[in-house]
Amino acid sequence: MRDFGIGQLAERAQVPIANIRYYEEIGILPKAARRNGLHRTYDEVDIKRLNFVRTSRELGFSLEQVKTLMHLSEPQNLNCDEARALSKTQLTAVRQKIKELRMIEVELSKHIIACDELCGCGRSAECPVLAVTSDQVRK
Amino acid sequence: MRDFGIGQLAERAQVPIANIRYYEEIGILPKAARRNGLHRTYDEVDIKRLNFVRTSRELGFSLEQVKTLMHLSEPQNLNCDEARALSKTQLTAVRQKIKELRMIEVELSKHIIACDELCGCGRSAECPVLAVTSDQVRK
DNA sequence: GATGCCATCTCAAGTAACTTGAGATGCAAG
DNA sequence: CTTGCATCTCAAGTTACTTGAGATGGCATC
Repeated sequence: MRDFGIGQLAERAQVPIANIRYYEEIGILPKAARRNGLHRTYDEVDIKRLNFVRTSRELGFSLEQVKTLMHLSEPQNLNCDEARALSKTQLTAVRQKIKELRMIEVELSKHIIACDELCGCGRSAECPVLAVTSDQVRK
Repeated sequence: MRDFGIGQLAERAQVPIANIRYYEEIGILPKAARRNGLHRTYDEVDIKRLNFVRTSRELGFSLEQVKTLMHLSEPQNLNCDEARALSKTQLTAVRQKIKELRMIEVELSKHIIACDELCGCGRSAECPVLAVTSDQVRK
């Protein structure tokens, strides 16, 4: 298990280099050790940690929430209940967002279909896409 | 049809005052006339315009897209085809986002259910919520 | 030894779309 | 005259990056 540089870590955890430095800066990741006091070095554990961050982000958690989750996953703070609660909150938020997007989807579809039927010419003053508020915006 | 202040406009179009000033600043809304060279004044047309902005934003268009849409809705530039194309692009993006969120929903649900079954104690080292990557993050 | 070149470094600024706050001012009511 | 409200401007904060400039270290090459 040799140490490696930030490029390797980025590659292996599928996270851009700039993000890694950013995560370190805001305390999501611990300060990395330096080789020659200059280049950051990492090991296998860092890959797991960073994978955890990436996966959590992909699940929609904010960086603040990720920070909390990482804290809760440390052996001395191990706490599933809180983590599960956080996940449930997140799940609720995701479902809410889906509902909103579905409504948006319906609205957009309606506008587009109406436009297809009404404005063959391409220049109808009653175009339902451009007249979202049922009234043209004119000065 | 009397003129009114920014507070009235905000109220009637359901858009925060700060946003109205921001929209003006970035050119989404025209520079408002001033009473006494100080307070912005608006009329009914401004309400329609701002409603158009708000509705477009609610449909998920970016401010840049809103700017384009407003341009396309001006009588001299009236162009449904472009507007419709923009809407279709937006619809595609919305559907994509819904797909992603549904996958996230499934993942989160799985984790939560697994956690419910596995970690009754609240402190399982194998908690599926905390071990998103199937491995704990430890140092 | 000089010269590239690559990976890395730091620091600063840019992005979207607001949001918040400080401190000043006009105007009307009491 | 003071109080309060609506408004004003300007600056900075928010989230999570992303981009860019300019410096440096180490290694291979000529």
